[in-house]
Amino acid sequence: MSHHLDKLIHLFTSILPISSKEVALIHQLSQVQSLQKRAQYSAYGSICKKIGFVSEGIFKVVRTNAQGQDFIPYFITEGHFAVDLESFTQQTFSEENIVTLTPCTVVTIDKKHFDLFENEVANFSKIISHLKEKALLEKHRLKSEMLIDDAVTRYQKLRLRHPAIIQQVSQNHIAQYLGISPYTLSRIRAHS
Amino acid sequence: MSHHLDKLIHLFTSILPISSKEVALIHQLSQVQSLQKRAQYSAYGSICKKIGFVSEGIFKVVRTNAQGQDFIPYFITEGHFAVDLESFTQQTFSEENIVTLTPCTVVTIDKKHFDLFENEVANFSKIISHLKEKALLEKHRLKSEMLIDDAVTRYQKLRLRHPAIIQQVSQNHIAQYLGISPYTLSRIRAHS
DNA sequence: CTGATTTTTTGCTAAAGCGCAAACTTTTCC
DNA sequence: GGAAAAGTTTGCGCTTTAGCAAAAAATCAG
Repeated sequence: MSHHLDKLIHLFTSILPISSKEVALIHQLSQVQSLQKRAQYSAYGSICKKIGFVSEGIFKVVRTNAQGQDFIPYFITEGHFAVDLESFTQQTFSEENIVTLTPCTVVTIDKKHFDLFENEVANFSKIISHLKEKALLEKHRLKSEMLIDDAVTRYQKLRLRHPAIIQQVSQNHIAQYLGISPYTLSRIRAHS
Repeated sequence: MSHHLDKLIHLFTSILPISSKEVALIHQLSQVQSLQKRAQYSAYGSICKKIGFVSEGIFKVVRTNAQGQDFIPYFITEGHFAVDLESFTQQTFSEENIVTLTPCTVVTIDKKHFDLFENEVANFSKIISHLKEKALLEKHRLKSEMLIDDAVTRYQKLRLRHPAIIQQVSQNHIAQYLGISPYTLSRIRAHS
């Protein structure tokens, strides 16, 4: 059993227990993947048919506005899931690209297996529901902060909460996350 | 049985069925309230102990940033819930005010009764989980739009999706929602 | 109905940040 | 190790929008 799958199982069992039989099933129906830098994991325009638990590395999610400018609504770091949740759950066309920013290791589960787990793994639905609630609260907070905080404040909060992103991700990408030009971000960093 | 409670039950049963006995329990342990304009429903600094299904009217959620400026992360309209979800689920201090913008009718359920429903109403947890997932997807979309769309685009989307808000809410409030000054919003409206 | 209050509009000035260009630094890769 | 590519910094002019003030319009309340 891989160290990467262990991390995923640990995340699940930190919420509710899973039997060893169920763990074996999850192991059997998931695959550990290594991805190099700049690899596309999920594509704009496609229907998302897999979910990836990030064991190592950092991904970016990229969306393009009507004027053709790229933005990064969020980064996906270790211990989180690389997936377009809307496309995955509703099987609609994805409106975002998911791309690695560093070499990454992910535990990938196909949607058909994921759906199977909902039936075969006793606590799976509750675990997923718990994770979704956590995601909802975080998304809620980040949306509010997007409105009430200026770019400097949001940069400082990002630095406090996710130093790994500041260290490993280029300024260009962080600017795309903050919604400012890389020039402005360079000046913000110079004056703090 | 009030017409307002009917709306709430209808929302629930559109997701999964509820027995008439369970409906009676919900009826017994909830209260219909009328609120006049500018009434505070949930307060900054308190612990949220109730959730309100909005049957009529519009609420604003208000957050204040470090510089003391007020913003409106979202409006709550008919068919949605007036609640600080983070404070309600985690019983932490609320960081937002929830205030009526019009006369409102809400079906209020105390947290202790809400928690009781999770045990006593067979499908309640699944229904709430379904609603939270919907909320997550919407929050996700709105957060992305906050980043990728400029104020003009976000105003146009708000007008398309929620004409009732445009009609009934003052421009000042809409400006606080968009994150721009009321002067700029006035000029945006003039040129479209 | 009418005066008072609130909301919206508009002109003006100042500040913030964008976008371009060019220099400089760091990283990548053969 | 060194050339090429990628990323970062900085100056400068320009656009956008905030913020103030005051007028105009709409709404509210007795």
